[in-house]
Amino acid sequence: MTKELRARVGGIITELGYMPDPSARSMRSKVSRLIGIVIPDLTNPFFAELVQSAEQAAANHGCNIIVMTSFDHAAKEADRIRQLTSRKVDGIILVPSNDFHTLKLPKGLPIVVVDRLMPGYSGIAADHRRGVRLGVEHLLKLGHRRIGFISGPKHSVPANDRLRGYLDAMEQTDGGTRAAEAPLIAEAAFDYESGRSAGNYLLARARSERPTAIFASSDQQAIGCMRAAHDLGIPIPAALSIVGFDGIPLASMTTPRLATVKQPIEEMAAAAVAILLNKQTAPELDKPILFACEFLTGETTAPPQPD
Amino acid sequence: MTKELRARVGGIITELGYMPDPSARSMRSKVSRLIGIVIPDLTNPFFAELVQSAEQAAANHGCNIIVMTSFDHAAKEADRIRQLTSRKVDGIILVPSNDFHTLKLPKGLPIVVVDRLMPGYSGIAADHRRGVRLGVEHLLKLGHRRIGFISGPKHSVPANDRLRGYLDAMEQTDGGTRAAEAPLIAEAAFDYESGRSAGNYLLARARSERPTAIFASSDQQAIGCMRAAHDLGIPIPAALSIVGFDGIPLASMTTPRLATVKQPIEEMAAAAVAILLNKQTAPELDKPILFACEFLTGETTAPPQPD
DNA sequence: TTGTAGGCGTTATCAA
DNA sequence: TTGATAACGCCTACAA
Repeated sequence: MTKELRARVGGIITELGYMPDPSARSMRSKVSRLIGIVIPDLTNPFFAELVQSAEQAAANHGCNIIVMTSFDHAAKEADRIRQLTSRKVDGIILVPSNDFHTLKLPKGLPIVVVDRLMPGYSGIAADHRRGVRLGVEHLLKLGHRRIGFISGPKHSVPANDRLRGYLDAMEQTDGGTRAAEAPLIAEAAFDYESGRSAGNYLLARARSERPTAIFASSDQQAIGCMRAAHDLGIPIPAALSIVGFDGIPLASMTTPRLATVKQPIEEMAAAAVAILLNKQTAPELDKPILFACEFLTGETTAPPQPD
Repeated sequence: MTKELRARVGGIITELGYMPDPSARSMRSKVSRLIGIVIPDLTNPFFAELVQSAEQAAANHGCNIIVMTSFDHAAKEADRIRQLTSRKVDGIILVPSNDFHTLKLPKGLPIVVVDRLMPGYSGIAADHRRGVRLGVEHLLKLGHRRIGFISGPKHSVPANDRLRGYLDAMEQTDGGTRAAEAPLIAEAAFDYESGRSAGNYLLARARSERPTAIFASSDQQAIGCMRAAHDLGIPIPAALSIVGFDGIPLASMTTPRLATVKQPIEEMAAAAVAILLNKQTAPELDKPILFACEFLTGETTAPPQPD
């Protein structure tokens, strides 16, 4: 009986188009099946992909995503988090704004901080340090020794991790000798234009002193840097190898195709959602989960030319 | 008494951090203060900006946004719309997927279709036709006569509007004479790579026959076309003027800075939200609201060189 | 003006 | 297992 009845009820439910009311449901069960995500800027392709992946992951768990943009503005961010709290979302995925300082996040509401880790909160990020190291090691293996680095903004946590990855690789001893020469670093914002001027800066020296390869901390920087090299008449990859970081779609559309280190955005988003929904145990507070990056070969790297 | 009491209660409310429960609220009032937005692809900067602007506009009305991506897949799109319906959102902003055909949208739930207009639904879009005309007229005024056009995909509604704008401008009579020569059209997808090959196609002819200017139906196409010109050794804007369409942030970051026709995304998003919340009257079903585009000068246009 | 009761649509809980 | 009932938190309407 149960079986047949069950089927008949199910049939009639769809027939009548009945759908349970989420408000009533959530009022009784204390679960909203809603997840908030607060990011600095949706027009940044990295965050856009993060949101998109989170939406997919959430949908797989029967949840929906409320997006909010903080515009990297701490006050707006605080306001949005308050809104989400009052909405009684089941959890929040937060990429903190850069001028984030002393924001007190509501206790009792699960929060996962992504990408820009913060002490005291469960965090998920790509392993920027090892990721960059992968890319720089690729250049070292090709034979490059004068490898320039375009860094991110000084106070950005991921930027510093990337810088450390570069320094790790540059300092690694190879049979007792240092693998590479002294670091050549240019600090810049993560965007295209900053990458271009950083590239100009690194390349504006005599051929025997200028880097034969440059690692950029973002794909946008790398693309800007390609532009700079091009304008200086430096052929890529013949006279200059370039590697980027992030693995945004644009990277595969440049000419030549940019070699880059890809962050596993989709996996990170899925993990964040799973943690918030208790499908996966949250990382300990100051032990973020780090996701391995992957080096993607492209057409922008080659062995160095002799001076 | 009322006044003082009111103030004191207000004070205590904030002091205790009391916030009304939206579920209970919505259960009684039948209003969820939630708006759904379904777009084909969040990594497309145009849609990302649309979502971001919608979020801002919604926040100004005390509403929040649930985002969903259809990946241009009709089935997924239908599923997402069903989800939003069962969520009892107050309205849906929809950019239909391209393989959209016979989807029946739920009656009784306010829907505004944006950008890719559909007969039978309230629509909002940029006035692509006049926008393109603006850009092409700019080229005509500079003295160009052989103006190429990179079109969008054949079955895309906005692509066809843009094409008509180009034809409008090319056919306009100027003191009795046709202002321009026969149209030179290359069909392409809206992305970078397609723009590049379309550019190659248009520019692969003798100098006296090749266009002195090209209007591209998207900024990404325009950037790809710049690339093609560059690879062919054609200097921009000296030997070739280029104008794009959309006005995405990337357009102002190219070298030289791309001239483009900007869609008023923010205004369109605000209008869509306002209509859904009944702050603005919806357009009649087959009379979409068209928003004027704006021509943004750049460094990619100049008068044509003599042959 | 102030207070109270009822109901929105679920689901948890308790009784049978 | 099944069925009945109460309670979730807010809002509105009506009574005092």
